[in-house]
Amino acid sequence: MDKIIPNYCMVSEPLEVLVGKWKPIILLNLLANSPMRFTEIKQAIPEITQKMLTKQLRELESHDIISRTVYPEVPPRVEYAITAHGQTLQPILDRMHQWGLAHIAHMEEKELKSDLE
Amino acid sequence: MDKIIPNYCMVSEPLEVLVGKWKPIILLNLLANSPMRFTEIKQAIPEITQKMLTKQLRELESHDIISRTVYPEVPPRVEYAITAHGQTLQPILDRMHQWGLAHIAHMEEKELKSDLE
DNA sequence: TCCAATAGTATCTTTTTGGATATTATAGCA
DNA sequence: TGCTATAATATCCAAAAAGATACTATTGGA
Repeated sequence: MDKIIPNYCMVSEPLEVLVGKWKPIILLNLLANSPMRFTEIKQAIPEITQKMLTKQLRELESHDIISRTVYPEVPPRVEYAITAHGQTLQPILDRMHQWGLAHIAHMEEKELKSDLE
Repeated sequence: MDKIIPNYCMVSEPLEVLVGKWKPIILLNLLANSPMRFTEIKQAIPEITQKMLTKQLRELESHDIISRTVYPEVPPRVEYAITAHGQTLQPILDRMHQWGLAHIAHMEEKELKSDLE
């Protein structure tokens, strides 16, 4: 593949979509299990506050990564699901996960070596 | 590939390495052209402040993505280069760039469609 | 003696993120 | 009447990231 020219680089786009303390974990939940209700996601990620969850969901929605469906019932039901466009993130997330594992191993090995000196 | 289990997910690792307003652009410069002196990088990214550049470089260095070599001269000369480990980020960055392009196209198309309604 | 060049620090302020807590609308039900 | 459940908002506050600006050490040369 051609080298990415620094001045015409779209790497920042996926970063914008993925950055936020909770977005990757929300996404991975929805990729593994769509649709999910608000409360289900909240239960899957107990440490997140309601405000943060709402905010992150709205941001993901604005990038067309997830969809939001409101059922006009009482009490309200709202379901979130990964969109077709959101699914295209899967290979990137997989690669990132792989690299993450390799990175951890690399840093541990380095640590070990520097301890021996 | 197996699905990433949300609770054992290393996606946050590359994000930690890449996040920072200037890191991707610094990295892409060094991937395209290593080594570079501090001032060269500064010139390639004129909007960055000296403080920010130093900080981001130190962070990348701490993850063993780039190396820093000081030449004991006056005036000082410091060269930054991508490491072998840093090179392993290239395929991820390429994919992210590709996805970024597709994402922009997707959002534009969506915009267009919603304008017609 | 004083200046230029390089790669930084130090300090302070602003902006962006994240978080804690309280409040809301609604219909059915005891 | 007052309570429950759901998916939110509204306020206020704290912490982290980013940015502006000024300062520093060094030494060869004018």
